[in-house]
Amino acid sequence: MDSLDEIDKSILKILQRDAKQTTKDIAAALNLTISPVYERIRKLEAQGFINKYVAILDQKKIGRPVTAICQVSMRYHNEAFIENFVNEIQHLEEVQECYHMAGQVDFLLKINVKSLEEYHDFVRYKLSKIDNIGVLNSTFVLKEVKHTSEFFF
Amino acid sequence: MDSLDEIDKSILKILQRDAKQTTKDIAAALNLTISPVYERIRKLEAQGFINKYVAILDQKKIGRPVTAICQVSMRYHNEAFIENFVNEIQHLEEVQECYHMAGQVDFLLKINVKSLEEYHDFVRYKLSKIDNIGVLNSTFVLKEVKHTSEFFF
DNA sequence: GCTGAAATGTTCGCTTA
DNA sequence: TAAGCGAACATTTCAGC
Repeated sequence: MDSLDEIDKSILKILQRDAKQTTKDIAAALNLTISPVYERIRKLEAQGFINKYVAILDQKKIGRPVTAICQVSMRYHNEAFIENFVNEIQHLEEVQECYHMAGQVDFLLKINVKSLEEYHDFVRYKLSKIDNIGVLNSTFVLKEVKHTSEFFF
Repeated sequence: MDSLDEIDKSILKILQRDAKQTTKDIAAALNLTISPVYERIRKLEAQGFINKYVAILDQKKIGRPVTAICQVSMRYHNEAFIENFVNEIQHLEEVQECYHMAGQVDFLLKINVKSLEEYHDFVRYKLSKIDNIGVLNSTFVLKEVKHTSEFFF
């Protein structure tokens, strides 16, 4: 009930590459009829293997070409400050990814903005306003070499 | 022909949150009929604003709980080595993201695997086999605080 | 940008192995 | 328990206004 067989894996492989494949298409690819594929997909959704379906936009076309990586260290490492930081980050729409890390740096953030100026404003008026931030180190992406949301099977 | 009005932006906002919203749903949300919404979506796809539609899977449920950040510096910075590295990375399915960075570190990679042992194997038998790698520094994600593919408007 | 109708896809109860 | 069939319903797609 909670583990995936080869057919489930094949379905997930297809859907994480292209969610617009119809049940019919997938059934054809797997030599099955529509019903079992339909039921498996519903099950994978219900059990939480599939979280959601999204449209992936083109960063450059929509005018947000600047990506920065920002490494943040906290001044004091107590629970309340950490929780506060985590909360604040959720509301900052410029932040696409944020990870609590092992090692010297506490958090690694991936930030997407229109321009370097906007990044400056983001750091100055939003990020550095969060309480208890110690060191804050920004580097910029020159080129996105690879970016996928696919997991391999 | 290449710029977005407010309606386009609203459509993109909806679709990057939930690609399963039907044309009908979106039309209702925007107080429009189906046709204009339908035509705009097709146009946004054709013009490349929307790259693709994908299913987002649950990292933990599918048994791939370990995420590592690996920072790579090249030994020599000539074009051929860089291009080789970029090429090799495309084929490594454990690598979800790879950025060519400004600054001391040349590349930042996000890697997703089943276990620390698998990460070890990845570094030893795949990553460090690539020619001309100098420094290689790994840190691990303790907690994914935020991860979205949405761009804000 | 709207209307409406044909084509396509989804959903689900029932049947079969 | 998992797969298949088929009918009812929903959505997509597109020509014509």
